[in-house]
Amino acid sequence: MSVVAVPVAPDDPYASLNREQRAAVEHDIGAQEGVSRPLLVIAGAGSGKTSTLAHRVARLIQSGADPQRILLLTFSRRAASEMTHRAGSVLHRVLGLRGSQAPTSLPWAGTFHSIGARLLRQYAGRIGLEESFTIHDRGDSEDLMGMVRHDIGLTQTQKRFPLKGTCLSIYSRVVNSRDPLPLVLQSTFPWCNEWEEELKTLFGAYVDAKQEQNVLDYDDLLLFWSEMAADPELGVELGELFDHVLVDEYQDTNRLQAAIITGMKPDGRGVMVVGDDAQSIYSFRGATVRNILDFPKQFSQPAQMITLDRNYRSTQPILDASNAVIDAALERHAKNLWTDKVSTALPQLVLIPDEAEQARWVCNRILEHREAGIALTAQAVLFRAASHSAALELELIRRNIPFVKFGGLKFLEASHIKDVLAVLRFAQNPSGRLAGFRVAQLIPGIGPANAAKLLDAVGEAAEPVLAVEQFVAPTKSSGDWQEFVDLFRALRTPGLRWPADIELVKNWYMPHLERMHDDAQVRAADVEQLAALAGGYGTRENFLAEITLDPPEATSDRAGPPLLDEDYVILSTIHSSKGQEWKSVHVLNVVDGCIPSDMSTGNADDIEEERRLLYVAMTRAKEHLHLVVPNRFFIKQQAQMGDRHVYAARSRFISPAMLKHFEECVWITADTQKSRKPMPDSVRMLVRDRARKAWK
DNA sequence: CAGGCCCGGCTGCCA
DNA sequence: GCCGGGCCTG
Repeated sequence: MSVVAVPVAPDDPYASLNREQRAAVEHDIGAQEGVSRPLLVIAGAGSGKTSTLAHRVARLIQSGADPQRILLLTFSRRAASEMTHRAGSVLHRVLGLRGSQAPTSLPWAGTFHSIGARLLRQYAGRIGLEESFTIHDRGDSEDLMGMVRHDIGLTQTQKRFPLKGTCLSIYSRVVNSRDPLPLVLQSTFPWCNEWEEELKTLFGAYVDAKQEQNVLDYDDLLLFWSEMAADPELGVELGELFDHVLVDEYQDTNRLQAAIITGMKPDGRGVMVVGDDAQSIYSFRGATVRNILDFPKQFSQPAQMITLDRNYRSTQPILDASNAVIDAALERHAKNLWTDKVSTALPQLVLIPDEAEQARWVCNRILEHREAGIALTAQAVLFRAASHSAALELELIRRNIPFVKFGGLKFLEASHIKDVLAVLRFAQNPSGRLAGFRVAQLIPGIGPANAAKLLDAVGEAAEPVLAVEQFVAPTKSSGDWQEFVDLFRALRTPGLRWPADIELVKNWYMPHLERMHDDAQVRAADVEQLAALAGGYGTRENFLAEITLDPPEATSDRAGPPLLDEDYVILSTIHSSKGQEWKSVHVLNVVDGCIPSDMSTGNADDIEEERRLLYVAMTRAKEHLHLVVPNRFFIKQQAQMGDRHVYAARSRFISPAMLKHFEECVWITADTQKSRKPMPDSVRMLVRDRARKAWK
């Protein structure tokens, strides 16, 4: 391996790095045989983590590493592409390339799941998988679990058996944590303890069903990969594909993911992981901070450790408040963020009567910031659960303020999207019963019984098209059936060029859509959008995998995606805000019951995670941070009691001792429910009289 | 056997 | 508010 000697350019792209960042970037560069020791980088919020990783990648390539042999595992595809882009621009500067030259591509940058899917496809033949396997999303997996649960008679039990969603959560937890079922039940699902035997049977049958049907669920992508990595022969082979393995957001990986890394690189050579234990917010998915804590002694040689604690994002008052919140955590790496960005403005803690007022207050504030020169895209509103923004969305629409919402999106859950994807999946993999079952029942006159017959016939046949053609459908569905047969034959014809498939499916599906739904027009627009998206993928197989692993993540208000040059506010769940930053950040519903969520107050670990969630939300802010505390908080659709509201208290994570870090604001209004006129512009501190005047 | 209707239970974050 | 199961009709 040759080391390219590069003269330091006048605009040294590494000059902007601080000492610690530089140490991480230069770690074991030029080491013997070009292999470096394992490295753990603890990177606090806003400490330039992405930049450091990108510079590291660039530095590796600059010193001779082959970009094809760098594995870069990120949390989202968005993060992967940003990293690729930034590494590319550093390289351009280092190597003095022209802007017109092709950017460096990192073919192995992506999420664990998408890289897993690619590797499994590549190795399918060697591990007993059919290469045409399709991937089940969460909803599909639940449905299959439900079918299996029904088939083995667990719906007929005397006492209520856990729902399909709960069953899948338990199964997923067992797989991802690598803990035995009894332990998972005891620690996380104690109310299901009595069903241990039945669950074991169910999970066995579920795994059988997946294998028979040639489908994988999300967990399988990691599970099969880790099994490959654990195999003495395959593991070595996999490990030798890559000289460098870099993992971002390591605090949010689970045991299975850690096993993949150690399986591929048992001696830790070339492995670098980056994370922050204070930002671990995915334990509900089996992520464990232990991965970070145990990393240093995971390999045959001890890992180096570097801490980045200089914050480049936020002002000191915002950091002070954030540090105070996380300081109260029970257990964490001692690390206090610091910055030289001074400011006298304290973060605001805003007391508000109710959620409707909260929505108006936030809108006022957003417009004020915009007047002060902060673009809407530099402002975000964050919340614990996707539904918490409902009132705000209405208010934004009422005032013509464009927005884009991240997180909580149910694109893949809309029945018409599921229908279209099911047709494509069934064509891709006719053994997948779930897709076939759904598709068959779209045809009028075909219900569960006939659909099952069809699938049995397809399953036994050597040639699926033949089986479909020979199937005798009920007389009343003959016309519709024939149309489907033609479609299926066309979709299975080898010469078909993607995305021609989706056009065929669309034309076939539209009449059915109109027959089934009153709001067919709205749904048709979604189908059109899906079809438009399809062109961006090379093959049907690729499209199906990618759309399942990385569905469109943002929605705007009905009208479709906003134009690129348009200004819009960001609405996001706190989870989806990870890694992002904005000049101004509003956090909604900073009340007990929301943060922490009243579903998470069961045990101490859950509450600690909620605390980190608030910390993550607060550290997204660069200049302005507003925590909004509505006094009355609606809880909708409560069982038994119907809608009701509770008088909520300020989140327990903002203790009285921390109040000194905030500017407390009180927003009092009278008769707010009766008036719908616009709010006054300045809302810093209003008394009753002034508020009343504003309505007239 | 298909499909419409009613009732009852549940209801977060996500690849 | 949505899904699933049970019941009824064509």
